[in-house]
Amino acid sequence: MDEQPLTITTTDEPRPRLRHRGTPAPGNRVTLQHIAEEAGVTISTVSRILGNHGQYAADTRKKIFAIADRLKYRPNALIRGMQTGKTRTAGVMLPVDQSYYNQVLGGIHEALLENDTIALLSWNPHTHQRAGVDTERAIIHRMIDRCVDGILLCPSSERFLQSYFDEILDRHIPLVVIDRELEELSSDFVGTDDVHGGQTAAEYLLSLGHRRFLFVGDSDRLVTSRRRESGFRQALRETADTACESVDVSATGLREQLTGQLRRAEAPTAIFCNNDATAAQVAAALREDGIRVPADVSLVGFGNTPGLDPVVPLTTFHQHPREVGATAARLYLDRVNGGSNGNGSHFCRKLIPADLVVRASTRAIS
Amino acid sequence: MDEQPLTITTTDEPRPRLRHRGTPAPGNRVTLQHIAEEAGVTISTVSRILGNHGQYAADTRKKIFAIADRLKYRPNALIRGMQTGKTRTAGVMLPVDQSYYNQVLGGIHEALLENDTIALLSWNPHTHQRAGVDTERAIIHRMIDRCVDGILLCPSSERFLQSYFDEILDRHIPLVVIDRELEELSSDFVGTDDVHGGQTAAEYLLSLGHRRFLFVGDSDRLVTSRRRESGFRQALRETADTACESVDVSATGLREQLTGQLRRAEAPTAIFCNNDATAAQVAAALREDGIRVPADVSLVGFGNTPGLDPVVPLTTFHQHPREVGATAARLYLDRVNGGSNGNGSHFCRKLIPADLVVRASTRAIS
DNA sequence: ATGAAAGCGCTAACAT
DNA sequence: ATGTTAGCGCTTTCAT
Repeated sequence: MDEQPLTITTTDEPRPRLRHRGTPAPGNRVTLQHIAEEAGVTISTVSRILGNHGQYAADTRKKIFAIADRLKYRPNALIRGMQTGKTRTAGVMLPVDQSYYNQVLGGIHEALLENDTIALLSWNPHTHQRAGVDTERAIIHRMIDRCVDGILLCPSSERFLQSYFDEILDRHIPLVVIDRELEELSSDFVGTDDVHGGQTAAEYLLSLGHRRFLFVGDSDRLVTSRRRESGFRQALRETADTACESVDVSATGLREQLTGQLRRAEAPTAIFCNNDATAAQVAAALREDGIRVPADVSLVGFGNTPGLDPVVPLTTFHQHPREVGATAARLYLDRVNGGSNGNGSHFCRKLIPADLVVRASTRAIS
Repeated sequence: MDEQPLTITTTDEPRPRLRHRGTPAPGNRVTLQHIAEEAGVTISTVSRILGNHGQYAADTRKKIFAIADRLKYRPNALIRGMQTGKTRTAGVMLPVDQSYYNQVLGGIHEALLENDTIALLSWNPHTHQRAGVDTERAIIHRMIDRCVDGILLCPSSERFLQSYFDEILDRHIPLVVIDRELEELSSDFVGTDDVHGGQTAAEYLLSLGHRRFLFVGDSDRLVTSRRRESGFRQALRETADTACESVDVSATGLREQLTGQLRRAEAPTAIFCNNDATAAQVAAALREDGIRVPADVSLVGFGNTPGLDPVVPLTTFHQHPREVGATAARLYLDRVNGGSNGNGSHFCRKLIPADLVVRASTRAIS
């Protein structure tokens, strides 16, 4: 033992509170430490070999891999995420329980999987009510807390998005918005080409000889409705002698309004709805009042939504949710992996066209 | 200052490589450190106050909360997870793209949300092919890496589950299996009460006067088919003079086999299928051979699967996927939060009954 | 009621 | 080609 006559060093080291770091207790996580000890090297060596950094002796490599394999080592993604700033986890929030969004999710999932990324998923309540916005914000917080690399979401309404939009942007978290776009665009966006859909609807109905129209939708609250209506009206403007009235689905007395419109002189001969659900409502209301589709009036929906019963097979637009999802995921991956669209560049806006599906609810003016 | 004449302490401290830890750079994550500095206290204080541990002066608390709020502090769940061993994240793997599993997911999601837990979701390929098992294992690894508190899953097939089952169990990760049960039960399980469903099918058909039956399914590969068949046969055994043959859907020459069975003397008068998809196949095959349902033979399916076209409205069993999901999630939460079902206790097995839905594909023996 | 410090498992910068 | 060390942000003893 060394004498230390002059410097009074009390050698009662505080007994280390380190837990024993040898072979892992069965059921406890195997760490780089365990592998390193078994191999007689340091953790850095193990870390680098398993992570494929730097040059290493072939036999060292082999040894390390063998041990890792035998011990069934799995890297701790929490720590790694901390360390590297990348968790390879994407926050995904979509409206609940709709076939459409399940398909969007399918598209997202597939694209993410190929890039070794996994989704932290939450449905949002898909309600316009007050409580909804808090729920959505809470979901976003959960994702932020978990350090997702980025977020893909379709908000219940654009207003909701506005309320937590900044929380995402301020943290520089890449965001891809799906379907419901904020008017002042400051994020990537993927959705259906609603304007074009509206135009196509108009062109199709014009080609059947219709000239007087009615749009039924929810343009006050939904951008999609707004866009479909605007495309529709745009196309009408290019033909002379056309007219188009509007009715709000969510208005009270929808049925009376419809009947009022359709019973008057110079009544509309075709109705374009913001979506199939609206079309189904309209169809039901019309039937109650003895107005026949398509004999008395043609009806066009949007979405090709299954399971709705619109009285008569509905002419509508088929959307491509899988492609919407896949496109969104690709945009996401570009951002997150700082590829061509990486950080600095401008926001992307991708519109997937919808296809007109002609069924029995429309017919030519006689 | 103390003099230290005898001990030569070289004071050229290696310049600290610490990055500056003051106010966070805009867009960088706010940490406890930032709050602590602003408040003039230590991180421990902040940590304890925000975490609601220990007693603190009211004004200290108020100050800390105010700063956290203003800075929009969000805890880093990665670190917290590391530290506490709980991530409040559940791994969920379900078969892709089916309305049934979307509803299961809905049930799971809702129950988890109430417990402030979020799902790391992956669909599995839902194929019986070789590649499938590797994909599934990879998905499970991703979840393990991310330190999920537990896993809820429905494997593509029981065999797949076997191949990675131990990886989960050895790590003591709570596991709830959905729908496809391993024969030697060593995890929690939630599914439909298939045996009981089979019994009910038999009882119903017996009550219609049928005595000779055919079961069409995939009992070699699916437990659910096995169980439904076994319940069916069990119930038959309790009535005299009953007989039941079996045919494998996945066999080649299904149509020939069916026709063979149904054209012979003492032919079956009713067919019970392992699920609606099978029933649809059977119905199609029968029609090709001019055998009418239900005039010549009654047909019962399982699942009440929408979108299938079984020629004639199918008598089947309605399952309750949302409840399956919700039950699974509750089991999961019990395990993970070490409640009444916590660690030590035995595995749970919950069966949700399916309801017979009588439609036009069955009728009484004349 | 508050502070100091250890330690979680890993990566990356800096030696050698 | 490999070792040493700092540091990620947080929780949790242990001290005061």
